[in-house]
Amino acid sequence: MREVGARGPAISVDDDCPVREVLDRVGDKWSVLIVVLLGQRTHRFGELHRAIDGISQRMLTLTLSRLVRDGLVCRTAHPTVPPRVDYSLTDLGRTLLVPLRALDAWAVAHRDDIRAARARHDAAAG
Amino acid sequence: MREVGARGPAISVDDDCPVREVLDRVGDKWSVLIVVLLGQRTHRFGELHRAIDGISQRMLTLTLSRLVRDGLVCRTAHPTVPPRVDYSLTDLGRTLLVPLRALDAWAVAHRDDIRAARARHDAAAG
DNA sequence: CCGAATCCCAATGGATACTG
DNA sequence: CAGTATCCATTGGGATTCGG
Repeated sequence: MREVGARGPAISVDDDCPVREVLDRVGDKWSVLIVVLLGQRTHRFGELHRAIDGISQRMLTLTLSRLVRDGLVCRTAHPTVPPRVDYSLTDLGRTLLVPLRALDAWAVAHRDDIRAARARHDAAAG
Repeated sequence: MREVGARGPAISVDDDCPVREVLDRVGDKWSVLIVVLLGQRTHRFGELHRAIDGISQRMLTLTLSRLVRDGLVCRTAHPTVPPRVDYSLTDLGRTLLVPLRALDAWAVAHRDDIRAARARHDAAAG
């Protein structure tokens, strides 16, 4: 996060905030799932499509091309017929797995706390 | 992330995926900013409004109430006139700062890599 | 088999005006 | 000061169809 003074003159969120950039890339509906799957092994397009329940072909294509563009995922098209395209993590993509797993660990550790808080809140008010 | 077999029968993304839940809560446009600001110190509503450049009153209210509902943020209304409402992190919210900072560290460390990859990609194709 | 193109709907979020 | 309510533009993303 960009440095923010205690009574500083307002963060500019659009400007120059690294976390913002990461979340814009990885905070969407499918990117994390894909990165984690590719963290296990290389997958073909169709494998990913089958592995991720509920994703449309359009969103899989779109999300993959963004991840490739950002250098997190590597695309390898084999000039065969029928075509075969493999996706895997780049070195950069693999480094992202680390903080992603930290976030995951937090999620696993605290999901019950969140659910409890939510239940308490909803019971109190509505 | 829920366990995913190498050739397993498809992850159900909606079902029961902890990271999904976290990103659904914190992957929006403003939550992370607010959590980080409150990680520095307690803020009043208006302080947050001024501190976060570009946020609307509506989204600040909305995001705060979600964070309160999930037990990440604590709301304290003082019965004074004019009213004064303080927001701070709960213990749970403070634990979230840790993985958030890990993600931030990654973002800071690799934003140039991403930009370079993007530039390379855009130069090559369009 | 991979993926681009089009269409369409629902959700997100900004602007503004109003209330206790 | 701290919200709530209404309206509207933009975006995300699913379904489907077509192309290489």
